[in-house]
Amino acid sequence: MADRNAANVMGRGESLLFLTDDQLRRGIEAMFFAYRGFTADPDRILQDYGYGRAHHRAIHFINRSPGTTVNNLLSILGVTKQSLNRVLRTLVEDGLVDSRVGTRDKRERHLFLTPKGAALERELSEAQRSRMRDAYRAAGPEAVAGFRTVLEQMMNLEMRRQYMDGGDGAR
Amino acid sequence: MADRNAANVMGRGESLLFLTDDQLRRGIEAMFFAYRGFTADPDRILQDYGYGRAHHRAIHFINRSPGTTVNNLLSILGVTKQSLNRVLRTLVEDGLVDSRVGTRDKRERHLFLTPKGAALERELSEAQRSRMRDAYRAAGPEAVAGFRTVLEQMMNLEMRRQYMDGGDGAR
DNA sequence: AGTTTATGTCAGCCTTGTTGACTTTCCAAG
DNA sequence: CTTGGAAAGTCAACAAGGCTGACATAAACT
Repeated sequence: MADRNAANVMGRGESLLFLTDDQLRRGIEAMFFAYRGFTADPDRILQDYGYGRAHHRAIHFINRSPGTTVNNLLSILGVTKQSLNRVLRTLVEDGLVDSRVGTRDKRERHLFLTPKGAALERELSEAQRSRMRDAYRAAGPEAVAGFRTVLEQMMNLEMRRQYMDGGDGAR
Repeated sequence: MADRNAANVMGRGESLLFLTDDQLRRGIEAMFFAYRGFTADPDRILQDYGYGRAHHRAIHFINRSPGTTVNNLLSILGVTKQSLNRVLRTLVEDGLVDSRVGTRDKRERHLFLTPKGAALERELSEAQRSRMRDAYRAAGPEAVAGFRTVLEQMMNLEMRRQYMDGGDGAR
């Protein structure tokens, strides 16, 4: 019974794919190393500026959604406002992020990257894109399509979880 | 020129795949959320034991390579011996890890999981496998094959980097 | 005998997460 | 117009888990 520990993963009835626990274990390990590699370049760049990953995350999501509020960011990142505030404060002080009082609701702060902030964002994301392109190139286009599909699924599972049991955003 | 920012990823001449910077950005984001989801279940479990991710990593790699030495673990994990030692000490004290003096080289300590440690390892990895199976099931077998290919590539790129510029393992 | 290696340990620092308590601002319902 | 509560910010204190530097010990190597 070599299939004692097999995970039966099947598509829409078309075909079958058996993955043993050991194959899954290698996938788990690959995730660990891949993610580490994935953050390595930005980490090095950030060090020159005296920033950490927390700053990177804030910069990334402000770039993605310019004008987002602090509360928005809070629920996306899943950290406490105290943690985020510490990071945001330094970014504003250093002139990378612009925090504008809301016009409709003046309690809210809308966050934007300054040109300086946008420049750092480009530097960081270009490093990650470059690494991702390298992996994509080596794997080939079909593998890339599958990779993106699975990753989207993993992301969706996570977003659902976040929404279900902790979207309070104001701990 | 919609392709101004396109990354041309091509296979072995078979087909072409253009990925814009925006598509790559979504991939980057998916990595972030996927990894977070990926560590969420273990993190919850570990909390009950008073452990963190560092303990999980040690347990994982000791399980993968029973009898591995401290130095081995150090170079795999890429942390300082002080950091690893703190974690290892508690695991040994709590009876999850067995540290045996080497027979050939008595300076070395060979690390093994005790039954108790192996039990926790199973609990942790089962949570991760389960989540991975969910994503695989939702994505379908063809996507899974591609996913594994790309992830292996990303891992390989990382292992190569680690070997090149910092495999000193004794900071 | 002297050096290098493997490991462990002490002390102290940094980042980034946490909780709890408190204030200020200000929208909106009563 | 007052007041409740949401949004934002601040202070203090703490923990995990990274880091550096210094030092100790035993074993192995030369």
